[in-house]
Amino acid sequence: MRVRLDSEDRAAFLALPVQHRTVEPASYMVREGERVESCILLLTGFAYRHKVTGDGQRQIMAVHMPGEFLDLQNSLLGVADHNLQALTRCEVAMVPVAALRRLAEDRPRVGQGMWIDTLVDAAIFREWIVNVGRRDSISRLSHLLCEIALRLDEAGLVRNGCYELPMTQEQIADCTGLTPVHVNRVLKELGRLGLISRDKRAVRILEWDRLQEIGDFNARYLHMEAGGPAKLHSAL
Amino acid sequence: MRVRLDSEDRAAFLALPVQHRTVEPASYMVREGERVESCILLLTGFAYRHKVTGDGQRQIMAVHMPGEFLDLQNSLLGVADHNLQALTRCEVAMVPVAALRRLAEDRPRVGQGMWIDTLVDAAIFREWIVNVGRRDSISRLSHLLCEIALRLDEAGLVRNGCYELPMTQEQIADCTGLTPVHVNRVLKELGRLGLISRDKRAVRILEWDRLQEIGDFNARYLHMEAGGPAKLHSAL
DNA sequence: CGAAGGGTTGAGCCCCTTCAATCTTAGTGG
DNA sequence: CCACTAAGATTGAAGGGGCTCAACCCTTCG
Repeated sequence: MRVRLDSEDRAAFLALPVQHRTVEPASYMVREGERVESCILLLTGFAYRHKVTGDGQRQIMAVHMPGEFLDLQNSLLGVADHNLQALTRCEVAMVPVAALRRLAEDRPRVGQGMWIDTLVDAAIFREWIVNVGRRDSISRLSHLLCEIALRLDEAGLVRNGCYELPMTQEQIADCTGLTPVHVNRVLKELGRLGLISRDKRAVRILEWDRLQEIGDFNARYLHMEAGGPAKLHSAL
Repeated sequence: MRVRLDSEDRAAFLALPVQHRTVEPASYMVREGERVESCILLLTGFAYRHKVTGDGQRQIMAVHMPGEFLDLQNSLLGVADHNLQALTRCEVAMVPVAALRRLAEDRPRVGQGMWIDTLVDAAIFREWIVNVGRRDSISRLSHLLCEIALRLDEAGLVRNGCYELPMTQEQIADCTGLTPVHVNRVLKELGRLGLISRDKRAVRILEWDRLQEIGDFNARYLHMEAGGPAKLHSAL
């Protein structure tokens, strides 16, 4: 969570009745239209939120990584307005919404922490609107790669500017509002420009500053701790 | 607010120390990068959130109408990650963040109400990602017109399927990731198809069902009360 | 060894953009 | 009451970024 809790609050949080479960790749955790009764904490693995349009196109609205709280969104609103699907195999802890709600009432500090967590999610949604609405394909992809780099770094999953991005090019296309074919071309272009290199699903960022520049990337919207971005920056 | 409070909670909410103010059209309420110390309740008028990209393009991420709470987003996160600007002349009530935070802690029910309010905002952001990412121009505009119709209706600002949309075509373009020129053409096309008619900034929806269909619009993401959409639907 | 999923590449096309001009409307001052 | 102005709406023509369609290749896995 993106908020500091004192030990008592933390204890209350950890005392929540959780149910551990393993989720297979590509399986749905929540489907649009379902009533959601429990909330998911992602322990390991990746997941993503998406909607499908009337003519069958898919748009991914968020990618989630280990340590993140999923579905505070859907569960508090009652009926899910989008799908939540596993990208990789995931280990999750499920918490009944009622318990979470009670916790938020008994310990306002914890409630506020979760609130802020969802506000950061919202900030990321906003940036994605900008990304998809106003940037050309090379900027869009660069921006996505920058965001994922910083968030993975925060989760401790970046080594020497290199990280595992467990998405197919089709899924990357669905994040950026492009087609898989074009994602492929732009990814190659980023390689040709010497900004990144790829090996399978692994991405290495070769020129962090220029990638940020081309991606029109400013980390402010991620609302990370002060040390966050700088840390990666120095590692690159 | 989108949540029911009991009278005691409501009283506590109304007892907040507010400062009334009138804001001129086009003036900024919050600028990206600023530290935000107070939160804005929009009493009358329209406002919008937007960001400007590195090469000077603008993307609008939300439009707000009378009765909505602005800037729970920015104020709780400390530093604004986007701009908030008046679309028309606005009357607002400003509440110090500290007071709001205290209220949320003392009266968890109110805090949860505000939280849910921001979750609905987030749901709208998500839908905009889909709109801008995966729909063609005629669907995009239809979708926007549907959303605004329902939200304005909830605010009691729709009469006979007709409402005042206080945006220039350039601003509509910035909502949809299009150019003003193209917005103009598509708007005319919607008129030619007999779906809407326009007079100045006033929009009249002539064929609600078909507009929804073309816009691939499903009101679920607005998380309104059960009666909401049906009401407008029957009025059309 | 065969099948399947995903990555890569080429050719042609189209939706939307860009550029630029004209028109309309509202506001302003003489 | 009427030029004058400025902002916004409208229209046309031409161009391009990304899409579509259709191969082919590569890797993994049973």
